[in-house]
Amino acid sequence: MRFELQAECPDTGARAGLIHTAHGIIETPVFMPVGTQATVKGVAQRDLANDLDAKIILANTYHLFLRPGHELIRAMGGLHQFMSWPRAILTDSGGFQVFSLSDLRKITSEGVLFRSHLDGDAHLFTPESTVDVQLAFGSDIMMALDECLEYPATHETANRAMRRTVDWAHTAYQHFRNRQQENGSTAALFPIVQGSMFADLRRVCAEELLPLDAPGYAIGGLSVGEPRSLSLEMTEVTTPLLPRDRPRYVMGVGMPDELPEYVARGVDMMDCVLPSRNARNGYLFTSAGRVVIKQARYRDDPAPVDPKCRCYTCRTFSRAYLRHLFQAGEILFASLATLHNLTHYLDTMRQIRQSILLGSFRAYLDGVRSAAVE
RNA sequence: GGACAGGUGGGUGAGUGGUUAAAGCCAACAGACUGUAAAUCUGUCCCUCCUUGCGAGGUACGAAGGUUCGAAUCCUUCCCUGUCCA
Repeated sequence: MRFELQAECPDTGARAGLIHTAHGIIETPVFMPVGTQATVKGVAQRDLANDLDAKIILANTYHLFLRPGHELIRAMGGLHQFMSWPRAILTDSGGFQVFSLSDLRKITSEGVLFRSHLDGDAHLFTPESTVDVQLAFGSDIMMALDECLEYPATHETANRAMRRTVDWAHTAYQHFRNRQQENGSTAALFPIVQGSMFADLRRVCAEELLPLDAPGYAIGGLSVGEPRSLSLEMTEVTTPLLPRDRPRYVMGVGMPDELPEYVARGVDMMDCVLPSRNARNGYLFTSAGRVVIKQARYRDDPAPVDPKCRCYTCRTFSRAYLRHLFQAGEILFASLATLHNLTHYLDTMRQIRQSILLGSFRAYLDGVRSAAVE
C-alpha cells in the first residue's frame, strides 16, 4: 500500500491524495461505506461499484470471525472473492466491539475476551490473533486491536486504555512483520490513536505509535457520545502529529456537514454507519438538509427526495412513494434509501476532493459553515 | 322461527363488582441513531383546562333501563354479529 499526496489546501489542513492498493486506487479524502458482515446492508455490490463508485468498503473482524469464520473465508478465496467485491476492503479489528459490546467482554493485558453475542461462546481476541484473522480475510487495510472507551472516561482510565492500545499496536506490528516475511502480504496495518478526550493523552499516544512507521494512522475513540466539538478538537490536536505522507483515518464519523470539518483538519479517510443505518430508519440526507421521509408531511409529496441528487432513487421515485414503502415495511425501501444516503456521502466527498485539487476548498468549507448557521 | 356464542378505545384483544381512562400487540404520530448485537430503539397515542402534576374536570367497554356506596364486569328489555338447527 502506498499513499500519494496530490494537493494540499494552503489555508487549512485539507489534502487530496491517492491510496494505491492491490485492489485499486482510492481517491482521498474518501468516505468508506460500512459493510460489517461482508455486505453494505441493502446495497448490492454491483450498485456499490457502479452507481456509487465506492473504491473501498469496511468489514468487521469480530463479526466475520464469529460468522462465517475466517477459516471459511480463507477457504473461499478470501473476503474479496467471498463477497464478490474486487475493490479495496478495510477491516476493523473488533476494537469498536470493546465499546459497543461492553457487557459481553472482559479486557486483560493479553487481549479482549468476548462472549459471543450469537451463542455465548468465549473467544479471546489478541493483537496477534486479530492480525491473523484479517490476514485470512485478505484485507487491504487491517486495523490493530485497540481499546475503544466510552465517554466520559476519567484521565486515569483513558491513560490506562491508551497505554494498552499502544502496547497492543506494537505487539500487533511485531507479529504482522513476522507474518509478512513468511507470506509476503501486501496488506497495510494501521495503528489507532486513543486517549479519550484528553489532548495530552492523544499526543503521547500518537508519539508512541510513530516509531511503528505505519503506512497509515487512525484516530479512534470518537463518536462515542461526546459533544461534536470535542471530536473535532481531538482530531485537530492529533493530525499534526501524524506523518504528512501517510493517510489519516478518523474512525466512525460523521454527519454530512462534519465531513469537510474533518478534512480541514487533515483527515483523509472516514467511515460511518449513519448513512446506511439512518437510511433504514427513514432518515435521508440531502443537499438541503435532512428529509425524514417517514414523516406524515411527505404523504403526498411528488418531489424527489433531493432534486439535486443524481442517484437512482432520486431520479426515479417520489417522496410519497418512498414514504409509502417505509410505512408498508417494504424491503425495497432500505435499498433505495441506503443507495441515496451513500450517494450523498460519496458525492460530498468527491466535491470536497475536487475543491482541494482546484484550490477552492476554503470557499467550499465556508459555504458549508454558513449554510449550517442559517 | 329456534339453539348456542359474542358485541371493549383506529384495529386486534385482555379484563368478569372497587388503585381500570381500561394490559399486551398492531396501526398512527414524533424522536433517537456516528470504526452496526439495529429493516433497531424510545416516547406519545379519548376530550378539555391549568399553577404540566403518579394534576383537575368531562365523556367511554352495542343501546336503554335497573341492582349497588361503587358496574366494562350482576339483572331486564331491545338492537346487532357469528355458527348451527328448521
